[in-house]
Amino acid sequence: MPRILKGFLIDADYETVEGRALIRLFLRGEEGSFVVYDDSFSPYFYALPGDEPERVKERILASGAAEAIQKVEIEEKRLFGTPRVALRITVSHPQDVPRIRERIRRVEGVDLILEHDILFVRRYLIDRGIKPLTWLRLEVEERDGRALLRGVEQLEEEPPELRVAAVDIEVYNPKGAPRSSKDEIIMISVATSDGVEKVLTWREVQGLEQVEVLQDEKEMLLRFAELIKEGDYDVIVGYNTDSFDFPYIRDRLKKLGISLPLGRLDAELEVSRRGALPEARIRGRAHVDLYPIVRRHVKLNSYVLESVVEELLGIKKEKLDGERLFTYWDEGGEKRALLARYALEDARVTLALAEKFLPLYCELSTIVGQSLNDVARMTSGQLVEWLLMRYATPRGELIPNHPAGEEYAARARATYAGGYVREPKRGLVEHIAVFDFRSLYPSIIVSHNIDPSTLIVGNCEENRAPELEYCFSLEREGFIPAILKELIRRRAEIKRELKRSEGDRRRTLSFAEKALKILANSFYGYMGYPRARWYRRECAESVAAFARMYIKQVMRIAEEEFKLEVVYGDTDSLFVVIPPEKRELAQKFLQKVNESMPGIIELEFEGFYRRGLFVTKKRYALLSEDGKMVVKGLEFVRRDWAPIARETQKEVLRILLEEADPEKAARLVRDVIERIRQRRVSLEDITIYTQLTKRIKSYKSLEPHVVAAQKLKERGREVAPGMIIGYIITKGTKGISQRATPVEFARLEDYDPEYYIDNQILPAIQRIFEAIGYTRDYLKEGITQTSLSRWF
DNA sequence: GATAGCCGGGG
DNA sequence: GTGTACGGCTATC
Repeated sequence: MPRILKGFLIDADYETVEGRALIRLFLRGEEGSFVVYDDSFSPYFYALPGDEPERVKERILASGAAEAIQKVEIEEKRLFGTPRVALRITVSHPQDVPRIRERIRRVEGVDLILEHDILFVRRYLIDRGIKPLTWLRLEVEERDGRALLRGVEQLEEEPPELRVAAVDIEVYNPKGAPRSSKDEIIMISVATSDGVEKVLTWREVQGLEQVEVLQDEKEMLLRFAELIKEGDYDVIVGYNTDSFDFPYIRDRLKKLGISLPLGRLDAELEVSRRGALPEARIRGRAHVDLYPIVRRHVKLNSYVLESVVEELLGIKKEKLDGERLFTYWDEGGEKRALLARYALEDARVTLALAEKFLPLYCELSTIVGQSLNDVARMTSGQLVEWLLMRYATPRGELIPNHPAGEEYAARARATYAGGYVREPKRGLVEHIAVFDFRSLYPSIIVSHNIDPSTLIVGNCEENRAPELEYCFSLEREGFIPAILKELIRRRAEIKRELKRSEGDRRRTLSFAEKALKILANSFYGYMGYPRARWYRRECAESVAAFARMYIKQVMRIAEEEFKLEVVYGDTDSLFVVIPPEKRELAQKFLQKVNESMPGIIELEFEGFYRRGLFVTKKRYALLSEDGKMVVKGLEFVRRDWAPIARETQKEVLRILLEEADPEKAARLVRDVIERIRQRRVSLEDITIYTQLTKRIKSYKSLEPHVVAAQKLKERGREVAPGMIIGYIITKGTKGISQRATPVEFARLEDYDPEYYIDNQILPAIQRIFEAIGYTRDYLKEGITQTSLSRWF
């Protein structure tokens, strides 16, 4: 008797039953999670015959490969748009593919093997058109105690709240770095979306209600798995859990001789390799490591959890000295309680980070059509590729192979010209209007139909890339432009719907919109990405060439037709001078430009700015109408600059932009220089922080922070890789490095004023002042030069 | 300046 | 598991 179930698809995998692969769909229902099985899907790949497909088919069936082959079918497909006859070879089990593929490769008349490396479950999701993190209506039949899938339908309903658990472990580390063969896990902290907060441990901890003390490490680990099972969590998140927490847990389990049913259907924790990095898999749930995700989305100097949460969530969190964590455990009492609180705080902030990034990755998972677990580990190029693969199959397009060996090496060596950057008018500029092209690169791909299948090399005129011998046929819409057009259309539709939505719906839509934007903007990079299946250097090169043509064309219209002064422009943006009384020119200019633009390419007005300071290409600062400073390329936010240098630079920019008073800015600099000389600064103002990335001995060249670390060690301090070393440069005749002193031992009277003036303050502001015609000597000494060129 | 080699996060 | 990262920085020529 068939039954109808409704479930939200979380994860999928397969198990082998009687030699056949059985797909398992893990779903969240309205009342808890459940599993549906599908036995109707078999692995397959393609062989391309040179000609005479019938005869090649016979040879394949006569070859030694025949035993594992279920069937060979002749299909009409396309490869890069060109019709090709392909032999679809169906086998019994995914693991048959590598073996059978190698046999068939050697069969006479087989030119190429395709689609031979597409993981079974991913292939299943593509071919069945099933999208993760959507509601499915499933028709199932009970067989051997399993719900077997007989029919499936995608539903358009609002997603449920996912159940999320954030996890963090603390380990004993008497030797600094923990050794998983010896050092026990001492705490496991968990914070979940349904409000559970726990610190599991196996020694007494005072004064923290969330603590649960177990008998030993083994009992603690088992309790952890029980907690996950009880809460039936869909997503397990952590920070660097792929590389640290779960591999460590795996090692301890091996040591203790137990297994840990962390997954659904009591699946064990598995740690495998994904490229050079490990990947921890918890079947039936999504395991999302937020560390690589944060790295992908935010540019920071450091990705230690403390700086990430401070930057992204505004939460100030204390970092315990990782090297000495074991002492907190050994000492007990207040110290151990502090460690437990630290552990819980880590789980809490990890959960908060998940709330920030998971919605985006859920949308990406649905759009790309692969599981959250997989999508969380994909780069933007891989996201684009899996999206293309999902579209290719129903369109009859064969999926090209990844490049191998020399092919890849040759692609990686190839370079081509990128965007056009106009040399800025250096110095201060009043009344700036900024325009930019909306999604220029995606628009070019669509408008010029840029695709491997439409590329014509040499001897062509129509739709030719500027300065290049490449044209793109307009006869048939290319595969990539067609998909990109669809993404752009959906994004525009969502943007319209966003305007009339609110609450949860609005939140979902805004993340879907963001996901589509990320994907659309990745297509250009994808075509030039050497590992791409649909790589075509000529296409990426042409997109960049068209972009240069358009931005130059717009600059020409501004200068020649509107007599506007163009002060800067980079790739897809344009900065012109428009005084307040002539603001209506902006709209006229926009209209004129857009009349001349083909397809969906469109210039947009970005905003008016009161003033700008242009230093060099890619280095400038703007002051918006509401008084906000926008700084590009100039920020010395790096911690390896002394705070006094960063602050002086910021203040100089502020004075120049807000008051347009270079003399005042110069006075400020001379003031700071004077203060440094007279030692009217604090130690904190002049402390430079650099991370010690390896052991002192492994450094060949002695950089200042390494010398400072050496001095720390000489005076009995523990020093280990990962520490942030704070140091100041003291007076003396030796090199700078030798004069680096740990801030812990430094006194204000020791520092070298000339170092801070010449190597910190002046470099940070020199370029800015040079842009307005001030020399270094003038700033430093106040030397008046009659010939001094001024800033107008 | 080019290129090879190393490193990240975690405790 | 139908598989095997990546981009940025430093060292060194």
